[in-house]
Amino acid sequence: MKSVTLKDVAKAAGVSYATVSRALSGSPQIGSETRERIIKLCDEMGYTTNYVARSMVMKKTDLIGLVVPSIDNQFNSELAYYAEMSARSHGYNIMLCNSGPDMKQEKTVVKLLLGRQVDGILIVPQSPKTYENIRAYADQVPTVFLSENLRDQPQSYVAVDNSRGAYIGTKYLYELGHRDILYFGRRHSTTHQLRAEGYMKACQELGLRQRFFNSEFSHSSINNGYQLARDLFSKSLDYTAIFASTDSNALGIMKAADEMHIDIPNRLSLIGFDNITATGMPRIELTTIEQPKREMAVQAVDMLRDKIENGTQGYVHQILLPTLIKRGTCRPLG
Amino acid sequence: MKSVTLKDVAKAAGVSYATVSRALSGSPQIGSETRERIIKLCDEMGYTTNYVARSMVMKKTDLIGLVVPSIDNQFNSELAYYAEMSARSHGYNIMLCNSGPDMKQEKTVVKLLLGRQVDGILIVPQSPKTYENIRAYADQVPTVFLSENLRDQPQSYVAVDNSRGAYIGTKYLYELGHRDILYFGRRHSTTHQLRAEGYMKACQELGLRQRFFNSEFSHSSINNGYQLARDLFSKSLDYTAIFASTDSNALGIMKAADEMHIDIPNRLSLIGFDNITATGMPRIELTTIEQPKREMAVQAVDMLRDKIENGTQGYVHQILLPTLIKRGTCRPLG
DNA sequence: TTTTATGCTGCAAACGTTTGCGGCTTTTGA
DNA sequence: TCAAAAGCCGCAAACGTTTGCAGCATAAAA
Repeated sequence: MKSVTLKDVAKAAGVSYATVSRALSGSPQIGSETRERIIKLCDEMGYTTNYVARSMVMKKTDLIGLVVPSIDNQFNSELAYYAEMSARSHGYNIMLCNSGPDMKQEKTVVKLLLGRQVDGILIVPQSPKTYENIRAYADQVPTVFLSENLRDQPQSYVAVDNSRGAYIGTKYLYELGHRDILYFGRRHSTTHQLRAEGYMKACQELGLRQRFFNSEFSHSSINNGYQLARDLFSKSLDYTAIFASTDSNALGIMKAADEMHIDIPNRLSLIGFDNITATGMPRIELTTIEQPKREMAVQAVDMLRDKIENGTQGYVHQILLPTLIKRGTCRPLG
Repeated sequence: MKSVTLKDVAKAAGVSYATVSRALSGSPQIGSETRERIIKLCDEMGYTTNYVARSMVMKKTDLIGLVVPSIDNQFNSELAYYAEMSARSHGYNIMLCNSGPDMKQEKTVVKLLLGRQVDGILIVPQSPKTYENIRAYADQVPTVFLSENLRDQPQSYVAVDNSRGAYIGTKYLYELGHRDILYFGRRHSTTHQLRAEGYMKACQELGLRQRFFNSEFSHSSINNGYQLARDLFSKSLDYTAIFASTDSNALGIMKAADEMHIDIPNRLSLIGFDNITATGMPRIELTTIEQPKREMAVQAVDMLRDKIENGTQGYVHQILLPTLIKRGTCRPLG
C-alpha cells in the first residue's frame, strides 16, 4: 500500500528529489541523459506523482465538481458523460455529486466541493431557485450552470434555445396541418417559461389559438405526465396535437393514451422535448426536439476552463440551437 | 478567491491554529466555551476545512474512484447514483471516470485515480479482460468489482446470480407453456456464460432442447441485437420464445420483430435481463430479470469501506438475487 | 592562466492541515 | 500553604510536492 515517492526514486537515482521533479515536469534545466535515466527509473519503480501533494503547492487541484440533480436521469448522465470525457482530455478529473432531491442537499454538496478545493463547478440546477441557493458559493469559485436558463442572472450558463425549440416544434405540427395544438407541461422555471413562450410565438405568427394544460408539479416525470394525461383525456379531445414540454411528460402522455385507446399518431400527434434516449427506442419513436447534449457539455467545460485558466471574469450566456428529430408520433392531418 | 484558513480564524480568535483544528474536530481537550466561540467564528468567517491539506497529513482522501465503461449507459448511471449517495452518506466523495471504449483508457483512468490517492476503487468492468488489465493497480488500493462476475479470481466483487436469473426466466417461460426457447446473446464473458448456464440448467431439468443464437460482438447494444435479430428472423421461426441475455439485445429484437411483423408477445414471447429503465417504458413493457442495482451499489461501497477502514484483507464474492419482472412481452402458449 | 558565461543540480521554503508532547494555569486534596 | 493533578492550549514536525535561488563544475572567452 505504501506508494513510492519522489524521494525514493531520487535516492535510487542518486540525485535530489528536486531534480526528479524537474525531470518529470520537463524542465529545460535538466540534462537530457539525467532526465531519461530518471524517467526510466520512475517507470520501473512504478512512481506516480501524488496529486494531493501537488495540488497543495500548486494551489490547483485540476478537479471539476459536477453536480446534477440525479445522475441516473438519462439527460444528466449523457451530459455527465461528455463533460467527463472532455474534462479529462484537458487534464481535469470530475468529482460527481447528486444534488437531489432537496435544496438543502444541493447546498451541502456545493459546500463540500469547495472544501475539496475544486477548480470549478459545473452544475445542472435542480430547480429555478438553484441560483439563489448556491450564489454564496458560486462567487468563490468559477461556476457554470448547465441546461437551465438563468436569463437575467449574472452567471455563466449554457443552454439550448428553449424558446426556439418549442417554436420549431409547433411550426412543424402546423405544417403537418394541425391547427389545434395543446401545450402540455409546467411553466414555472425559466426553461419551461421559455418553451411556453416559443409555443406562444408560433401560435401568434400562425394565427393559432393558444391552449395550455399545465400543472406545477415539481419534477417532470413520466408518472406525472401519465397522471395528468389521464385527467386530460377524460375530457373532450378538441385538439389534434400535443406539444409536451419534456420527453418524460410525452412518454407519460403516450402511456395514458394507449390505455385509453387514443391512437398516437393517427388520432393525436405528439411531440416532446429533450430527445432523451428512451425516445428513440423501438415502439416509442417519439418525435422530439433535441438538445445538443454533447455540445452543451463540451462548451460548458470549455467555458469553465476559460474561467479557471485565464481567470476570465464576467459571465456569458451560451445558447445552442435545438433540432427537430422527426420520428413516428406525428402525422399529417387529414 | 482566497479562502480563509485555520490560521486566519486562529488569529481572529486569539488562539493558535492547533486549537482551532482541535475545536473543529471535537477534541476533548478543548474547553467548551473556547470551542463554541471558535465554531461560531468559523461560521461567520466562512471557513471550510481544506480537504487537500487534510488528506495530505491524514494519508486518506475520503475519495472513491468510480470507473464505469460509460456513465451515459442506463445501467451504469443507476449504479453510480446509488453508489454516490451511499458513499457520501459515509463521508466519501466520488471521482468519476469513463473507462470506455478501449482497454487502454481503462488502464489510464485507474492509474490516474491512483495518482489522485483515492482510498478505494469501484469498477464496473468494461470487458472480461478488465481484471487482467488493471490487476497491477488493484493490488495497490482496495478495489471492488461491480456487476461482472470474476468467478475464480482473487478479487472482491458484487454481482447478481446471473445463472439463477436465466434459470428463473427460462422456467417462467416453461410454465407459460413454451417448449421451444431460444437463448439469444453472447457468451464470452463470465457473466454471460453464467446466464447461458442458467438457461441450460433449466433446459436440462425441464427436458427442453437447448438452442443458442449467439455472436461475439463486443458490446451488447440495441443495434447489435437488432442486426442480429434481422438475420435470425429471416430463417424459420421454429421456437415460441426468446430469452435475451440483455435488455439491450431484447430491445433490438423487439425492433426487428416489429419491422418484420412478428407479433410480440402473441407469436413470440420475449424476456430480457437487467431491467434497465427503458424496459418499463410505455409500449415497451419488456418482461425481464431485474438486477437489484441499488443493493448492488450499496453493498459494493460497504465492502469497499470495510477494506478501507478496517484494512480487511482477502476477498469476498457477494452474489445477490435477481427477480423476475413480469410485464407485457410474455404470453401463455396456446 | 584567469575571468566570464553556461549548464546542471541541490537546498530549503511553502502549501494548510493534524497531532504528540511539553508547558502553563487553575483546581483539588492534604 | 504547598504539592499534585487536571484541564487547556501552543510548538513544531510531518505529509509529498514545486520552485526560486544559490552553488558547483565545466566550457568558452580573453
